[in-house]
Amino acid sequence: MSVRAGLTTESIVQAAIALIDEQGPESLSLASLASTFGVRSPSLYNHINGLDGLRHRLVLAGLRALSEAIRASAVGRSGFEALHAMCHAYRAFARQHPGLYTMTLRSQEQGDPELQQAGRATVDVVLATLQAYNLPGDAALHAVRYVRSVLHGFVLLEVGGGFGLPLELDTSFERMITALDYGLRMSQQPAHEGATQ
Amino acid sequence: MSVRAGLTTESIVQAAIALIDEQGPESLSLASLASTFGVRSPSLYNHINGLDGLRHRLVLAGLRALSEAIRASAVGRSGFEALHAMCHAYRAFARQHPGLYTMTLRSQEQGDPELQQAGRATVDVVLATLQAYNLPGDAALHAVRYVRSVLHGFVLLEVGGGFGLPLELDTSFERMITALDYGLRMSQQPAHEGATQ
DNA sequence: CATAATAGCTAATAGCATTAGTTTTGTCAA
DNA sequence: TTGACAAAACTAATGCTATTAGCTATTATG
Repeated sequence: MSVRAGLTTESIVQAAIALIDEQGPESLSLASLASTFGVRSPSLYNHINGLDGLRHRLVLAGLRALSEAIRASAVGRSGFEALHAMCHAYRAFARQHPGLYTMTLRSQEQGDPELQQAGRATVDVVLATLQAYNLPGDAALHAVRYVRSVLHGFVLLEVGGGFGLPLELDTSFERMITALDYGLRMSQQPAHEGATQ
Repeated sequence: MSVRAGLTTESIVQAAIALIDEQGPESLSLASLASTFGVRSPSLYNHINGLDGLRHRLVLAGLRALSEAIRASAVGRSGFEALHAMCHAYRAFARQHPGLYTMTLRSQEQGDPELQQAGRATVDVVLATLQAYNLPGDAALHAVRYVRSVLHGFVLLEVGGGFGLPLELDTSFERMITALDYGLRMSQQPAHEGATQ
């Protein structure tokens, strides 16, 4: 008692990230969070806007950290090398922050402009990474969806234990990147029957 | 009062599926579920083993329904045609049951043998669908992971509103299947530098 | 040093899951 | 037809959660 605990919005967010990465997003509660600071849960309301406000901050922090991580991985590279580095950075982020990653990409919020901007930033990084593939028109945007789908799916299945088979994950991932590269180079070609519809 | 409500395990599970598909998995509660039956929440315990027991049943029901849906889509087809049909069936299931799909594939449980079997059944369906690609050895298993990643990622991003761009989703999906097909046919070839590690 | 802002507190409310124990209802055999 | 039993649904109670209101004490600022 007596001396103040020294809470800040930032310290609470950081503690929450640590908690969800260790115990999963479901076990995030103001009660458990407060106890790690040796504080009563209503005290947290001086710094965050309830549990929903905290979740919102976590989503934003996760989106920004992810897009920053993949941006950093691609600087100075291009083509397959850039794609390869970005994929590994993406996966590394999800493994390092399983709870944060899951919670971030699960978010369904649409209206918030900060979130929209953070999401667009991620798309832009992927778009820049794919520049060397010279994708015409909308093909580049479709390709971004393709890349995001592949990475998101793999990473979620890995982190969530969805891959049951006793088979090397690193190998699967590496092959997937190779296949991804093939698919992207195919999109450079003029057409493929059925590809426009 | 007076006359019995006629609850059964099955009717509760069905109502829960309807509820999570409409309102999302987070809003599943015994209280709201009970109220749709005009019943008090402790009454549900006569049929299900609490909220966790209900969730477990939902996961199992989701896994089975999904694997059944994609199995049905592939009968009588092979090669690209089978892959194409399976992908569409997968996406259709997720769109029809967004809450159930999300909850099912989010599950982290490992120990349960029923779940393991249901998961393996899904893998087997995909494996069978890919038969015509003649993938050698482990390549088939890696390919299953690839296919599942692509579908899981796309479908989750679509259902979760993760695709922000105003761009036709059907087109993106169709192109993705085409790219997937390319990647799988590539794996038939002997090797690609870096592909084995 | 006095005052204002604010961090953290206690108390109280409401909603949730869960358990224990009770009443009611439907069924089945005598 | 009736009596007994099993099961369905109930009430009451407990303990967890988030949240709000209002208080106290600490810190910074004039």
